[in-house]
Amino acid sequence: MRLTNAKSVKQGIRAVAARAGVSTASVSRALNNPDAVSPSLRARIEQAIDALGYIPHAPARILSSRRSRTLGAIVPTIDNTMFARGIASLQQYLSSVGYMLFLTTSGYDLDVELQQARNLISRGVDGLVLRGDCHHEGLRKLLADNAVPFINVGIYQPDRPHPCVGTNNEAAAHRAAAHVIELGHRRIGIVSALQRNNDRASARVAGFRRALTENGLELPPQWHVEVPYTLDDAREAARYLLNLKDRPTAVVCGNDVIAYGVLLEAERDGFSVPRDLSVVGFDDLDWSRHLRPSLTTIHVPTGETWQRAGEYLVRSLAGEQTIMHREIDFSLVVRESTAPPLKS
Amino acid sequence: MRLTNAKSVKQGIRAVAARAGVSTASVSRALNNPDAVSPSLRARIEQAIDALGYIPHAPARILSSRRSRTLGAIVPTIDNTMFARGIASLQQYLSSVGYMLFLTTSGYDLDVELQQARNLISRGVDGLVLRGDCHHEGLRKLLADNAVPFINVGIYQPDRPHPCVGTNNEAAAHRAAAHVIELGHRRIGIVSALQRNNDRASARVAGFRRALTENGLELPPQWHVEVPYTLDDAREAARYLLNLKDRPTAVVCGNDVIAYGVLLEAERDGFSVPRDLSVVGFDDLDWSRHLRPSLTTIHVPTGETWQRAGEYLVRSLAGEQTIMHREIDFSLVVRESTAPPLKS
DNA sequence: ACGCCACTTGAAAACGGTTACAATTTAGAC
DNA sequence: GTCTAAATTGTAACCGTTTTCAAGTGGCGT
Repeated sequence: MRLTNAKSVKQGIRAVAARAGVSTASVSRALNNPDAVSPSLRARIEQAIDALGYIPHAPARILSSRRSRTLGAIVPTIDNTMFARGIASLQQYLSSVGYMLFLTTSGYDLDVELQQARNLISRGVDGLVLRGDCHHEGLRKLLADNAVPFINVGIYQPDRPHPCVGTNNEAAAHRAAAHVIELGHRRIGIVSALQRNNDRASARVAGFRRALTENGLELPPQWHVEVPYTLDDAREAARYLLNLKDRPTAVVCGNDVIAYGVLLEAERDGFSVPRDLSVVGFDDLDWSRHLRPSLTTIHVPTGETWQRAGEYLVRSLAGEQTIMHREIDFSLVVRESTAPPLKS
Repeated sequence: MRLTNAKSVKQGIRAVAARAGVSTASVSRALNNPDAVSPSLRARIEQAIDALGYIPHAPARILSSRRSRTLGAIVPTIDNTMFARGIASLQQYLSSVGYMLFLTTSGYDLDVELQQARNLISRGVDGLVLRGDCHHEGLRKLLADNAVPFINVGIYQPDRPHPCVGTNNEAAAHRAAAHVIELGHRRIGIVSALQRNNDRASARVAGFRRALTENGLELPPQWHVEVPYTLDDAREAARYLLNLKDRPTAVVCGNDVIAYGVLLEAERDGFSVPRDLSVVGFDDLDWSRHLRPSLTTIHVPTGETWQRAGEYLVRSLAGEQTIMHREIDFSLVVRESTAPPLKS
């Protein structure tokens, strides 16, 4: 003797359908497009749903609908205030429109970035947020082959065929350098981030240099130093620069963290900022206004930038027409770390 | 006249199988358990795979295998050095063992946290990393109903039935307060984070208070103030405390950001740290050793903590037996911000 | 009354993998 | 050379949704 009752479904949309006495199609519709189902049915279904504590199974939904409502982001590291802030904004925005975010890190390595992209695509992301436009050769092909939309964030390159959103780093850096030049400085040093595989860093250096050149200023090789990512690295570079026999009266920095390093090291070596040395940063992180002296820097709306990146992808996925190249305004914030040079 | 050739599969595991002249089962095996398939077959399959540029479709895999190799994490915010660092470590570890991370934020709101958990479960995560042990009533039920393993990170509560990994906040806070007491301070103020819905903050306050009580010290109500999350909030609180007619000679802080606020405000108001005021932080963020004066604080290995949380979940998911309650050691780092009180 | 249309609803075929089970081959022991 | 066990491979059901298509229902103009 065997039990012959139909296999009773424990969970899932079928269980809901059974309990509400409708078909799975109707449940699905009630969930995805409530208006397509009559109020009475909808009520029955909703009641069944929370009687059962039903939670839809996203992977199945993705498999069947071929849309994951998920974006992937690949950043060099999260452990950096700027990226953390960007990711925070992006995540928050995506969450507000019902999307999820897969977050991965590349550690500034293009091969890893490619691998992570493969990973993300495998997970079924609808789109990808990348940092900058300096990627592995295979990445573009991968994205094209799999028809995955993406956007480069943190840069503005209207001439290139890829979507991007960000500030014009070259112009912003130019503005920063122009500021100290306007103050009267003629001896200006540069401490930049590593330019290799980092188009933002290079664009900023280019902007700095253009400002110098346009004003007929020389940049002796020893006045331009590149540093890795940490505050300690920046301090070391600053120490070198400040101990030069022939040292600059102003230093423009590739980012705020570097500027903090210069500020800290200057203080430690007994230099007074801005009396003995003017310092300009780039990014305007939180600390810049709290430090003593507070830091003159380029303000970049990081949160907005990343949110716009999310908006771009979400909109294009929804089929809306959106602008491919969006420029985000920067501004020079003059604080205490810059002043005219001492008369010598 | 109609084409009668079998429907040719464009992509997916079936395409690979067809090209390699094997069954889909073999391809799946070659992918998931290479040893279960003969070397010759494996070679043919691998060749077909990269000839086709085949990328497995994770959602389908998840649907069919009921394992997502994905963890979810819910943090109050990413936009905070400590969480950013923790998430960074967790993400990196997970990546190294082939897992992915879904990152969401709750904004310190338990309802949001619950909602995000539902979200994450819907996405099919294999486990959840939560912060602290102070959650919405419904969260535990949700996790139990859906048999989702989880771990509370950042706390150490061996008595409770839930897995956790972190430092003993009460003991660490006690150590911090004991330090200034040992230096001779009798007038000690507390600036803590908001205790509501934050068991870490409350544990730290409890530790501070126990140290005071054990040494027969009073804590006048006006010497204990709670502040939200930002540096500005902390500065405001510090300003209040420092302008009291009858003010403490030492302040113990609920975290480093708060301590920074006290430090900055003290300097602004013309107090010299540590001469006029001793300050102790908690967490030992990067800035603590760079600041002038550098900050005496409790060092907490945040990265390790989060990585261990990941390890715990990955291991239990693999069926291994692991310890439920893991304590992470803290240490007091004495720097420049604390000194004996001035003789008055 | 009738035909037509718009609106609801249901049945069943995908979606792209995994895996239990069966079938086949191979190796080893006698 | 035969028999059995082990290793390899294939067949097909299933995972939990969405979605196409067809069927049913009721309202409305004539």
